[in-house]
Amino acid sequence: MSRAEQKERTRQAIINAAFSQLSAEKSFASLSLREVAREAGIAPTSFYRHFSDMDELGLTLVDEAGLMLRQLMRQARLRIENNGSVISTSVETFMEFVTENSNVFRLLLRERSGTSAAFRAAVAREIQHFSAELAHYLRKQTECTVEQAQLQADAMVTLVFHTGADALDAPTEQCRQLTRRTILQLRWLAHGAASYGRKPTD
Amino acid sequence: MSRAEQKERTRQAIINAAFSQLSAEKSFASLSLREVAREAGIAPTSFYRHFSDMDELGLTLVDEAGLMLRQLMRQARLRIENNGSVISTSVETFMEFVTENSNVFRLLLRERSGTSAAFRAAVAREIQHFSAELAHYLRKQTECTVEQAQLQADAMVTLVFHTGADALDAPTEQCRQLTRRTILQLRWLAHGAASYGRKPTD
DNA sequence: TAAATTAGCGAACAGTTGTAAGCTCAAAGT
DNA sequence: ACTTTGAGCTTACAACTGTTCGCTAATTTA
Repeated sequence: MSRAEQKERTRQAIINAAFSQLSAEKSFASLSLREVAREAGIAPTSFYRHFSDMDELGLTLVDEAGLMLRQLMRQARLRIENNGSVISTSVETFMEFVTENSNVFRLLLRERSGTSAAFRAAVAREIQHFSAELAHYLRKQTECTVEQAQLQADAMVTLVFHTGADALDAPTEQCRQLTRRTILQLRWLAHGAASYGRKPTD
Repeated sequence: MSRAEQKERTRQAIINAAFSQLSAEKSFASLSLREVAREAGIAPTSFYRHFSDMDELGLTLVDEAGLMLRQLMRQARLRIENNGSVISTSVETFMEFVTENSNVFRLLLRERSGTSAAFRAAVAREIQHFSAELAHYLRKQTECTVEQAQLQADAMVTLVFHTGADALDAPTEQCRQLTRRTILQLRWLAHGAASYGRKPTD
């Protein structure tokens, strides 16, 4: 096994160790370099051969999480083309992601409002990708300005994202209810956005 | 000065010390008992005369934050009665709260998805109060079922709450833009919720 | 083949943490 | 007036943290 290959291998071991230690009770901020190194099977000092900081590791984790989020979008797009309803498939796909990769989602959720400005910015970027793509989709389906589409998409993403947060603590049955409720909320939003401009009743 | 009076005084000193140490860079989880005690002007061990745990202190902080939130609601209600527009006054009042008591808001925001189930539950309760009250208000203005009003209120609170999170990192000008955008989002939501049932176009 | 590079290790250090034990001394209770 | 209570203190300890230094041993390069 080549040297670079081996290095990459333990690098991944560190990343995996960090991800596996994240949980409902343990945030990234509460991970210690030594604990991570222990689980990765290396000496504490060897950590520095791969990351200069825990922060650098953290940003790497956020990047990986963002990658998963983008894969999720691709999956959702496929489902939409085979199924039809944009809103319900999007929400359902997202909720599946949350329950299946809860620790990854927790990372994004927490660092979104965490103590590191760099982390917050990194997560915000990932979410904006998500939102921009949804806005593009909305634009094709509805006739509206770019700003309107983006604004609507932002609201939808916010709603879905933070309902996902509630789903983390909820049992599966309540989780399904959350999904149904969110779908209805998004439908209201879409309906309102479409008709609010056209007929200024208010 | 009576003894009980003095005790209450240092208890408040502890609480104030904790609040004052919270910031964009420091979450409650990263506070240490010793640091808090130092700022409160007492020995580390004296802390235990008032709280058995840092957790107990934390729950107290969340309660106080919830109190402020309720005062906020009362203030918003007054403004609405003198002004009229429920949505814009609510959003504006909330955004003022966020910028003026940013550390209090940050506490709620972070512990909402923090590592302690008790904290999460406590914050969720406070937010539910908020949402229930708004639902009551909506019910009086619009004719709709209790469930619909609650669902709409939940969506609104989620949107406002997490736009407040964005406002924390935004300069004042961008903050005003966020406010305008949120108001529009809520109007769409209200409009959609009102008309979605009545005319099943979708 | 000889030299250079480097992932990983062990030992050690200075700093911080939460918390236990026991003391003082002023207020409250009798 | 005497006793009890309890807030606050000092001292102490064991556990952990991040990080520096110098070494080994294996791979890569020349």
